[in-house]
Amino acid sequence: MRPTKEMRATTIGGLAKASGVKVTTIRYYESIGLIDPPDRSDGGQRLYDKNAIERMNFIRHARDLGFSLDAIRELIALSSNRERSCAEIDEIARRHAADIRHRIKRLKALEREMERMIKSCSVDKVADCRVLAVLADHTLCAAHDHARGVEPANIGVRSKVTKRAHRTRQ
Amino acid sequence: MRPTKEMRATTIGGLAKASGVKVTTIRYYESIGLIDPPDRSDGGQRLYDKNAIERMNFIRHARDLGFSLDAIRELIALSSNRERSCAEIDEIARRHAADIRHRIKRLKALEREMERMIKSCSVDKVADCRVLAVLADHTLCAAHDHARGVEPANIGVRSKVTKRAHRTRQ
DNA sequence: TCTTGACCCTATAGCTGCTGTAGAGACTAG
DNA sequence: CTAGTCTCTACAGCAGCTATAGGGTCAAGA
Repeated sequence: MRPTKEMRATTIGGLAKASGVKVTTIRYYESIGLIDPPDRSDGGQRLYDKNAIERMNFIRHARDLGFSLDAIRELIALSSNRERSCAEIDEIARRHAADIRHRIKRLKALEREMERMIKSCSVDKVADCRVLAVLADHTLCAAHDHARGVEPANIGVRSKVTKRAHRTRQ
Repeated sequence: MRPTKEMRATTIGGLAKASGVKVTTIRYYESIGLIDPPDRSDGGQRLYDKNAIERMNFIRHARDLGFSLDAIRELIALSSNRERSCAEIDEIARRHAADIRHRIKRLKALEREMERMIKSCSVDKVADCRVLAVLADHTLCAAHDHARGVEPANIGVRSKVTKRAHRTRQ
């Protein structure tokens, strides 16, 4: 009889299937310290228990909702202290929601501008192309406030804490 | 008397001010072949003319509107043939607009989900935090279709052409 | 003429969040 | 025993820049 721990353990492929996170991504998460290194089999393969699957589902879902890895790191750290107020967790979620709203606003401004640009184009010769004209001359824009348009997906929820020194693990 | 070319030339810093694109970014654009290498001064400093400033403004504006560098590369290539139909340019713009609309839809779904999650949180102890509960359990979501949430900013308008082999120049 | 200070140069490494590859070893069903 | 599937590590690459180190250039003022 083997110990219970190993009896209900799964390999990295099983965890990948159970969570919908790819094998390589799981290894990546371990390499940056987002998840703890699991036990290994005699042959050196990673073995995950039920807890690990739950945590990976948590991570997957948070990623689906657009949280950055740093934000998720914070959420995990905060969640480990179950007696603490959840105000901080709430705050992270609120910041993220605000960030999403902000990005929607920006994208809507872009959408209007693009529509305007495309409508005015009469599919003529390049020399008269309105699209190029608008791109070349910012003052032809209706709204002048779309500067620094689309932010990368990771702006907003940023941890000042852990950062990443994990990459070179001994 | 120096030739006209040099008389109206500006350094990279001047171009940066005139276009709103950072000095380092301009050098980066050159390194990937997005702009041509300019003439140099005797001391080896880059000297840009009026054309370069116009082109940089075009690039800046297209970036502000969320076009990828590859899309911009295409636009520049297409625009150089002034007698050609501008249908292809139009097509790039349309694809980009569609991409923007798609991203807005996705972000709105996220926004709804985040709002729901935040509203249900009563700022209690972490142990009872609804935010964590929702993150941990996907089935608590109202809409189950927000999977693979926020795409990176560069999906959609993609060039099959030039790609980048420019990085190792000469 | 010399000096100061603002600008400019190259080269390289880093950022996020992964993905892809190579070359090897582990495990399992027949 | 073998074939096939999985897993291992290590590293390079993707977009679109930014930051840093360690130097050189240039124009104005003393």
